[in-house]
Amino acid sequence: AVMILRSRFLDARRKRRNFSKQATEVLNEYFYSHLSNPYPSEEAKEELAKQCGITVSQVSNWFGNKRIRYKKNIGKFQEEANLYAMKTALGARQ
Amino acid sequence: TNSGSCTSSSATTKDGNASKSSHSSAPRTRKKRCPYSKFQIRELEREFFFNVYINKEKRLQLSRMLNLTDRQVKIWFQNRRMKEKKLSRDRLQYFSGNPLL
DNA sequence: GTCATTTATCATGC
DNA sequence: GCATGATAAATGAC
Repeated sequence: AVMILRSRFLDARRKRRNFSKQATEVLNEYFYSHLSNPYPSEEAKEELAKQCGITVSQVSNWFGNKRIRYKKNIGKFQEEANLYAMKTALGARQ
Repeated sequence: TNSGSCTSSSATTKDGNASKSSHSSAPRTRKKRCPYSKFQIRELEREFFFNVYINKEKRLQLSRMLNLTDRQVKIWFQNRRMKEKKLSRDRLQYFSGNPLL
């Protein structure tokens, strides 16, 4: 029984599952609205994790990957950046 | 399964000259990350099992045996301790909201 | 020493 | 076939 749970735990760590669309939405909104300093504090990470239904570690992973991949190819994310810039602009208007 | 690229020498070109004088530059190229071999990992893990904190003597000995620098072994143990801590956190969280089906 | 991070690599999803 | 999340070396702040 314990063995089963242990192996299940190990599997759960290695198997990758994409985050939900809503979770990615929340993370991207924060990222692009803090593009000049995309480093959320520990408290902000906890809040994001709560909103997204993921762990704080997963939030850290996401921002780590996002920062490096954005920096490495800004052009590829330009459309996405504009999209979220527009989104936050519209949100702030109401 | 892995050999040929990172093993052996490699490591830095920072030796020799330097120290001071030669002004400016020194953009110190960040050392490229090179995954360790299965053998290296096994030996490091074996030592980690006995001592989470490795002393200087064993560190030098291990580094020679595995053809790694003293610094690399030190860093490996630091990262390994962090990994252990994260594993504990994840375990706790994983089995917490779990009625042990 | 810890610890957040950068970067490359690994493993998987689709 | 790349996109994406997680992990493994390496650096730097403290």
